[in-house]
Amino acid sequence: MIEIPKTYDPKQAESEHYARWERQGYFAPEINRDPVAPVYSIVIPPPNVTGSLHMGHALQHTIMDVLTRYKRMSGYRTLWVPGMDHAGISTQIQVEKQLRKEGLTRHDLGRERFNERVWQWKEEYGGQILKQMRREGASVDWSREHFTMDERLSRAVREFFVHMYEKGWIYHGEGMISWCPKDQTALSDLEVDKESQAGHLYYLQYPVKGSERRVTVATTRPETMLGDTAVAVNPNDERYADLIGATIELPLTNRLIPVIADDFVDPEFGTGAVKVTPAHDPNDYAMGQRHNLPLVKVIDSHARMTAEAGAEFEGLDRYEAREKVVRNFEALGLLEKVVDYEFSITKCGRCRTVIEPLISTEWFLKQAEMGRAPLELIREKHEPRFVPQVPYEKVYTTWLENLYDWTLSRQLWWGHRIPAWYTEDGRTIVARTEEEARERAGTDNLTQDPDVLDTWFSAALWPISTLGWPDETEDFKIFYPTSLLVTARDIIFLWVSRMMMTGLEFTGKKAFDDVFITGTVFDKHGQRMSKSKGNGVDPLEVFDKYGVDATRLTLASIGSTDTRWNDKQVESFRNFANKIWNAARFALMNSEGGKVGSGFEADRSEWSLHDRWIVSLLNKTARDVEQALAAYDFYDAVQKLYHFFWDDFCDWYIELSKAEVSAEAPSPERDAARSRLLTVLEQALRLLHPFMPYITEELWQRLPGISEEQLHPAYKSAGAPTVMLASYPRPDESLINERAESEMQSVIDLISRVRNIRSELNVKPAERIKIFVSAPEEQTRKVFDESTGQIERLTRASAIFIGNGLNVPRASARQVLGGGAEVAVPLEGLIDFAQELERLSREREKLQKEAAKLEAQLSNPQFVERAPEEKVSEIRDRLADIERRDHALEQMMEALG
RNA sequence: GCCCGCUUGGCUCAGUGGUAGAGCACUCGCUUCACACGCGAGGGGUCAAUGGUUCGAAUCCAUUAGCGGGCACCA
Repeated sequence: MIEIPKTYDPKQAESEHYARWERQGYFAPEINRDPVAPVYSIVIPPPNVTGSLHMGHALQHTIMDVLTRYKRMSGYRTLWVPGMDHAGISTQIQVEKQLRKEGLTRHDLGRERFNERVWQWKEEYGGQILKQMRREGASVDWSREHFTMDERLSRAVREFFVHMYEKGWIYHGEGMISWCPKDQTALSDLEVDKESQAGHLYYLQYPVKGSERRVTVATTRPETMLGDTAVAVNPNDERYADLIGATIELPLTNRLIPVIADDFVDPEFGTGAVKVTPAHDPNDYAMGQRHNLPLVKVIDSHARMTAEAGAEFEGLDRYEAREKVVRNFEALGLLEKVVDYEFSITKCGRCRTVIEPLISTEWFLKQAEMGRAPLELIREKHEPRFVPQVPYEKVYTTWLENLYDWTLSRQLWWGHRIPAWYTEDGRTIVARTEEEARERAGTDNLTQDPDVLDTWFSAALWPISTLGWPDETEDFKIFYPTSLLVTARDIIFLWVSRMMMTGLEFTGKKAFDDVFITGTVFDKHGQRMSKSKGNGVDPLEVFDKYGVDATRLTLASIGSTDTRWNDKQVESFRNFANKIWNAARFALMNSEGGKVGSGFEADRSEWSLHDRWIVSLLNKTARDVEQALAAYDFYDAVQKLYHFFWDDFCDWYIELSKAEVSAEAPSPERDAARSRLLTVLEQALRLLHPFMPYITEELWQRLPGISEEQLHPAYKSAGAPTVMLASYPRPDESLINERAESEMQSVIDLISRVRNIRSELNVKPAERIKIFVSAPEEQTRKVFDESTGQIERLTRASAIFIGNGLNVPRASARQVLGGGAEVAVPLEGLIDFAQELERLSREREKLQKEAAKLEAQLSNPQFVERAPEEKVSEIRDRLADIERRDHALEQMMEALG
């Protein structure tokens, strides 16, 4: 007898199997020996090298791993590519922090040594998350791990840049950018966040030259008035019509600025007159270009006032300057009023510092050009397919319809250096290598652009670069386009859309067929989990507490739904794992003489009812799971597996098979029953494996009779048998048996009704009862007859009498079954008649309520006329059945009372 | 301001035109020889509100309320 512990210990299984799978190369697509196998590939959203695992990752990884394992077991040549992102700013800041502890700054080291230091940091501390992924059970191919700063991927980045430059879609020029005064770098619009903030709106009066008149403008940033180069009004605004073309004497400066007319100005807002600061506001910049206004830069890259702001202000912080400007206006009697005002403020997505819009010379990419192909594809073919389609397809499409230039350059040291060199005579050479640049420049005297590229620039290439692009590698040919991308919704613009752009630009093919957007996991109060709030739930702690498999089931169930995290859910899946463990424990304790795979060889007609029944349900479950996974409905897949295993297999099949399986004496029948139990269990473990890799492997290995036989043909001779290479059970329609299901159901109903009587009437558990069953249909009687042993055991009955219209002792508790059958349990003075009468009358009340509903429906001529006939007759049948039951109950009450 | 989504039992969530579901929690009974992380039996919801379409609405449409998301504006 094989004995295993009573309680499943996840840690033990988790510590063993992953290392073996990895060592044996099971994660690599090469394990598949089928030359014509279909291909399934996913690239992981590369986590930051600085990152550690959070619930969002765990959710994404679970989804990807479930599908990868499912496809692998289904015989696909499966590749899941892991890797990391160099995460420019984050990483640089992390290393600078470390340097600061040594009393150093990056400038003390210089660029080259600093970068060496970052690499060193990466080797020592980076990639925490990759170790954590192993714990998750993620079946990624570690032999294909990539890092965005690797030489090969860097080459791809340069290729991308040069290609786009030559095409004219990347340019170097002056533009309005978002500048972070703390991180000292330009940012793209996607790397800044808007936050609403309570502040003030200042109404400033500007004197009009040659008149007593003043124009009042409103601003939230008074300090920028020092850089004003115009006042704008709406051309149709009658209030200001006569002022257009007039000259303003800009206070606190001795500059004269014009009043201009521009449609941008909303006459309804503020005073209808707008101060224009082209150097420090994106809208004003655009207006400045339209009207050829000069740029007066009054704020520098440290958010301090420049010399151009005037001697009085030079060197002041922007907020000090703001106060001073306001004080000065007040002193001059030009401050009209200050009102409380809530407006939004733009902050650095990383450090939360308030962004300063600045004019700067940077590298830009014309995203509108690059976005055309993906826009056409989504509009015309709805590709890639977003799941859920609503709302993401639309969000993505709208984004592509409104593209603007992407600021590529970052004033950082860690990242891909921009492949542009400048000659002394001011030429710009963009080349793949410095040698090439020298050759083209005709001189060795070149200076490379000091800036690096936005981290998302290399990320945009991830699916093609990790597979080998720009080289025509085997991997690229086989695995591109990828099958699926799984990610969170907040990087649809930042990342997803850009991978589609590069994929289509360089290969003419979309980067992935489908995009699955996961839900967001909130804390129990509905708050987003975040480091700063400290409300995050650490997946590793959950793993420790409940096991990886239970956590994975929880996460898979979450899928694309926004959900508040709930430990109880994980706990219930932990219990499920324990249930699986104990079902297997039972099978193993009773496995002598039986073995997997030999259970159902006999003629099907010899299988007992519960065998035909469970095999039918097993195949339906395989079918349902297949369909659910095809639809990315992970919740449904988990539900189907959970209820099949627990309700059908454990609660009924194991109980029903006990008589044969745990018989004392060995016999061919016992061996066969044991084999059938083992076989169903083995198939169930395979079905569960993509979701619960550890416990399934742990148990599967122990089943008697496991061999290469169970492996998918593509993995025969792959090595030691492992459930992860077994073939995923496919539904066999010929084994789906509706008749067996309905017959078994009638037995289950009978047992449940009797148990209900026992429970409701407080019949002591030890008390043996007699059961009288009356069934008008011969087939039903036959089914009950063949199951008497089961029925007796599961209802703790001493005897069962089956007939048609049996004479039942007067003092009996009775229940009505389907098909006009009845069950009666003689009470023999065991219980209180009044109690039974009450129970029956409650039962009748329920039935009558339902009957009234159905009758009303049938007495509505509209319904009878217009509803489909099958619906009407269905209602009639149901009503008839209820009436039969009600009648039977009435008789029972008469008999008692 | 524009667009989108959500609102189902105490909690977390399924269900998208024809008998309201699950897990947890709750009640009752069980040391039944796989499992108390269990077994058996139960209770509990006018599906946010209003109006409409329909023979029939949790499900479709409209309006309202509350919550959430995206985009724009924010001088």
